[in-house]
Amino acid sequence: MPRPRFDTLEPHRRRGILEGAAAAFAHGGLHGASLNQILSATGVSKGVFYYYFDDKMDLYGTVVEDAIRRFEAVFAKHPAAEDLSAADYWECLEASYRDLFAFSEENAAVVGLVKTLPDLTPGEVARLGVDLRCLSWLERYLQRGQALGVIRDDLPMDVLTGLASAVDSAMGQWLFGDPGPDLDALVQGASKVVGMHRRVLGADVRFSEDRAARPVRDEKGGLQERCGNE
Amino acid sequence: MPRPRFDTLEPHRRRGILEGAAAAFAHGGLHGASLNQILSATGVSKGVFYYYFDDKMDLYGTVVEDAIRRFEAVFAKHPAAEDLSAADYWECLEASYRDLFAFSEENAAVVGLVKTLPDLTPGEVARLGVDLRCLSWLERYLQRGQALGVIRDDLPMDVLTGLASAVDSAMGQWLFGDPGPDLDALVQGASKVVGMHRRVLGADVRFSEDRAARPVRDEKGGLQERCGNE
Amino acid sequence: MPRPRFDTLEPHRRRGILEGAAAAFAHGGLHGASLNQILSATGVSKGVFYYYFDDKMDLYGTVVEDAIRRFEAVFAKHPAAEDLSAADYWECLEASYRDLFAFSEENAAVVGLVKTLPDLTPGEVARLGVDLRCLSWLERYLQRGQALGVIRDDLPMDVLTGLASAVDSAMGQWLFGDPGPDLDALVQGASKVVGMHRRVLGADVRFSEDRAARPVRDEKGGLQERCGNE
Amino acid sequence: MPRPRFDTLEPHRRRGILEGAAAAFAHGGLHGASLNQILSATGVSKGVFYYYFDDKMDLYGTVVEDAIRRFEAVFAKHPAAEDLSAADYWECLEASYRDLFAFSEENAAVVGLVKTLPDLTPGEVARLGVDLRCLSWLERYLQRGQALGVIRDDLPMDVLTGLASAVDSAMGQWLFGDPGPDLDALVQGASKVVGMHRRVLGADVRFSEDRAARPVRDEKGGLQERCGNE
DNA sequence: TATGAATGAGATTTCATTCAT
DNA sequence: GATGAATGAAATCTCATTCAT
Repeated sequence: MPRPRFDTLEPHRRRGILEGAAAAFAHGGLHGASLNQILSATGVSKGVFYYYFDDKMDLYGTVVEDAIRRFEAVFAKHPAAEDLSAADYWECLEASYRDLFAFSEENAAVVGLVKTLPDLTPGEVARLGVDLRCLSWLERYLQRGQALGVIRDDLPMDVLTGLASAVDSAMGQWLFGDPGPDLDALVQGASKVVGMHRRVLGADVRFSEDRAARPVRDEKGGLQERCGNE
Repeated sequence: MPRPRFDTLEPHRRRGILEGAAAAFAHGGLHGASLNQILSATGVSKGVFYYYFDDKMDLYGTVVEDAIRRFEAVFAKHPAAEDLSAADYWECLEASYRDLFAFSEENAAVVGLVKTLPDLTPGEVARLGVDLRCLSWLERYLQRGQALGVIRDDLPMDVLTGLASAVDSAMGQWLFGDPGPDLDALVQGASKVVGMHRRVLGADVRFSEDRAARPVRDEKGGLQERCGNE
Repeated sequence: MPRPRFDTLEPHRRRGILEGAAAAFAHGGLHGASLNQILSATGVSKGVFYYYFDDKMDLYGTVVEDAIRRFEAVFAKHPAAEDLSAADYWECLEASYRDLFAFSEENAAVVGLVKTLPDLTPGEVARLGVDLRCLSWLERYLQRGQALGVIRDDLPMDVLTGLASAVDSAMGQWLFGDPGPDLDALVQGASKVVGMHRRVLGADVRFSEDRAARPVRDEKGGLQERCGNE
Repeated sequence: MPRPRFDTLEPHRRRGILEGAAAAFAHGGLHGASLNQILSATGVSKGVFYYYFDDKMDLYGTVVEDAIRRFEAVFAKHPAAEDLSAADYWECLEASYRDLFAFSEENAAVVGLVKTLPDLTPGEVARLGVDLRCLSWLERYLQRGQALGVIRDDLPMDVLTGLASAVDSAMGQWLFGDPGPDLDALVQGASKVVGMHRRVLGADVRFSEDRAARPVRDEKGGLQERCGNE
């Protein structure tokens, strides 16, 4: 969507525009950042902006596409989904998340940007011209997991990806607090997130009956009659 | 920030304003609806609006607060958190969700409104003056669950609520498709959502070792060495 | 096209807006006058403008429609086309033109505005939402003239109206010079213009053979062979 | 205001620029085409443009002047005005128009360009620096016609040329419809246009008294009293 | 000569908010 | 209490023109 000349722009400047814009869009999404704010953040003049891009939307799409490409580059270093086995499935996923978290730490703007995607209206998505099933790697992982019998297959795939994303988001807000995690925290975070994925998406989740073993600190009988809709 | 004399308004008019505004805000959030659109939708004149509200933000906060109150009213019919026991915990939660879903079906605008809350910037949230840990009932349920040993206690409470909300949202997008669910779907939906909650939040989740029992359709050895970050 | 509230605006203000805008549009048409110029000319603030009109285009259309109505009002005082006879046809047309010229003198902006209409692109005309066969009175006169045998019928009607307008325009630029004509000039101008119309549109035009009677000051023979495309 | 070194440019390139620009200006005039559109249409870079031209206006003026020269070249093949006689005056004019129409058919852009001239504001015309009494050949013809007693001399020359142009324009819109005329149409068109010129400009126009001969379909007496301004 | 990136004033439009009545 | 006309800052986008290379 951007004018072809943007691609041939001096790489340093190109990166600067993409990152400044990503940072600007990260808070408030497409409509949250005004063009003037973006231009200030990137140090680009108005005329130059419209020399390289059709539109504010065009810039947004370009920045999103770049973010997706960078996300996917993280996973290129890991085994492809079709090379996973049941035995190492969760372990490999955890390794992927470790890298993902390391990447996210260094690219907060990119992460923030991607989180603004759901705010788009369907019409805006259509005009965006970017394949937003962006994290298709996740889908491939899940499909492979289903084939291996590791991932549940009683829910549609888009529900599975939605759940995975939701869990990532909720966990991420916890893991990536203000001070930013150190390496240890990343390692543990990946472990926790994948543990959560396994709970949500795993085919082998069971509920043990050891609840009674734990002492219940507050015990009132006669309550269960009131349950349900009276 | 709170509204001055809006509470003493004739109840019917008050409701009309709140619901019209909720519907207007439901698509696009605080910034998605212009004040003029809202006023048209509610049949309120501009002067009257500024007589009752400080601000567009003030209206939004008022509408959000009302929505939260109505959500919580659904739970008032159910056992209070402190009356739950370990035995009926999940069952009662399921009953609550059934009502919640029924309410949501009839109050799409309210649901839509609440979904726009995450779009607010931190600054806007601060100006909102509403306690957005809105679903405090959920927190009370979870605290009670921890006391009963039913809910995991290895994560901070706000992570637990964040996870619960994330799961609800992901499941909701699936369950509440275009045609809208009938009663049966509501009952099954509540069951599925609570099942998911139990997976995510339950203290008694175990991973069975029966993976090997399922035939793995694609088995390649020697892969685990490539796992991790080489 | 304009918001209904414009019609109920205080007449003096309404007129002021229409005339200021007409004056602004008179030089350069729709695109020649910037909105800021118009607002300065009318003393209207930007916000108020968009309170009364959808668009710059909307204002233009409104002004044009008003101009047309005022033009047609001039002709309302004269016999309707169907009441004309062959005997008084040209005389009545001349009377109409006298009034038209008097009106034009006092409403230069309106005349200037109407002259900008042909600059519109077809797409703009479509969006204008105004019936631009505005001077339909002219068409009615011409049709009546054909029925009476006074107006030639060997050309399509739109060619006839086009010719009439073109002649009016060319004559107008002559008659309405900078000082502005007095009453006598109006009377004579109407006579001249109608004489020109009769030449162009009349059914009874003949070329006399009295040319030879006038002394030709420069006589060279043998030229007619060179005529045509050799 | 004139162009500095454009004249010494390689002829082929020169022609390309002039024709591309003429085509671009033909729709919408000076302001209808943005400089970028013109440059795309001509394949000229921005820097080169400002090397050869002072201004957008300078380009427009250059293109207009070229168009006028090409128009006049058509008439160079015909007898000069001072070689005309009363006997062949109209015939020669008709021959000229035949060529003119043939030229116009092949050079639609030039014709379109010339038609945009009246859209210029007086200030723009002043800055244009081109003698827009462009069709001076027409003036010479008319002056010669007056000397021969063929053209009326009761109107100033600029009115005569204005009338001639207006008639040409009105007739042209009729004659040059979408499919474009074939040779026959050109011949007949020239005859019609010159006939119209003779009506408008001829010194020998008379109105015959044969109106009564044609049956008047609607005869109402007593109307002439209402004529005029009561 | 030639390029095309860069500029910034100015265009149209939106919208929260104020205020006279 | 209630109305809606009025405001103007700020948003997105256009375009003639300049200038370093």
